[in-house]
Amino acid sequence: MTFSQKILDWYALNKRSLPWRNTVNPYKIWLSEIMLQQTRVAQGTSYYLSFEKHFPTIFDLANASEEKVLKLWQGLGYYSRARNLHFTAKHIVTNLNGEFPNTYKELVKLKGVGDYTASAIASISFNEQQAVVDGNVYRVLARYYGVDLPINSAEGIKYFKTLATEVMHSSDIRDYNQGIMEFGALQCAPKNPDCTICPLNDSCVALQKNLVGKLPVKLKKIKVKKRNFNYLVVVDGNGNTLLQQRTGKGIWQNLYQFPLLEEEADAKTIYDLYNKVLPTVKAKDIRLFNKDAIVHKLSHQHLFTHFWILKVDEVLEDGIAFSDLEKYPVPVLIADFIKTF
DNA sequence: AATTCGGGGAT
DNA sequence: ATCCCAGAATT
Repeated sequence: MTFSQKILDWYALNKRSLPWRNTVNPYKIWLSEIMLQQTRVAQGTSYYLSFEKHFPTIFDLANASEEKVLKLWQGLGYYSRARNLHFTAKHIVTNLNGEFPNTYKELVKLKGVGDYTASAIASISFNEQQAVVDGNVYRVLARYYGVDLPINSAEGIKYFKTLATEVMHSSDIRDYNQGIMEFGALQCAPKNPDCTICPLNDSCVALQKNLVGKLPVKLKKIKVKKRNFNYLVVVDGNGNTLLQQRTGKGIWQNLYQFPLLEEEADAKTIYDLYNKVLPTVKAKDIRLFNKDAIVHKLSHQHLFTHFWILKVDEVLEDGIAFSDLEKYPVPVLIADFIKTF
């Protein structure tokens, strides 16, 4: 039996019941694929259901505000996915008459859609012969065929896409693609897979050569930068506070946060500097909310964070009631603070 | 070609 | 701590 047939047979027996598996609607498939980029099924599922409910069609998504889209995306991370999702919905409604592109070639032109996602939508929604290559597929192919090319090198990316295309099933591409990913997620797991019950264990190169723990090969680990965040939590005469939207480059684009001073600082320094971000506000009292820094860990940055409670007498024009903060899309770091404050 | 985008779960 | 997740865009 061929590799692809074994994958298909395994999938038929082991596939999970997931919300986006009840449809081939390209809008729904697109939604699920964007959400699941670099995201586990367990984390993404509730967000998928939420978006499906709030935006049943691409028109609903296109007509929504970015703020609402980001709010529903809050906590899922990689927020450019949400901004691009919204941009592409508007693009399809405005420029493509609301009709979703139906070929790999056209799909890959969409913002936020790369080789993987275009292949997934083309194969699942339109039955086009396109092999998906995600993290699961890299692992399954690297092990089964004993390939030690780094999966994140230009040569590796090209090689694995070619290999995936060569070994894909010639029919049932829809189930085959989902099957090889499911197989990678459940059976050919990153760590300590149970190869004794694997249907491919009679022909897996990595298993025969005892390389299961060594493959796939991935180049270099990332370097983590440390940053010091000092958030100014203003409390004005009405008990309201201030938020600012993050603009420009960097993390959390277009999300909201308290006014931020990014530097090492003690109470005196903060007191001296607060008017840099709040020039119109006179501070009456300032106190440190958390003595030990809250360390918020992102993949490339560790944020050592202090929250400063800044009391002022005046009533701020753009003050926001604390009970209204939940309306704004904020990073998890801010949401966690609001919860405990 | 290398870096940068989040957050969480498993080990 | 480290790894990695149904990757893509930017530098």
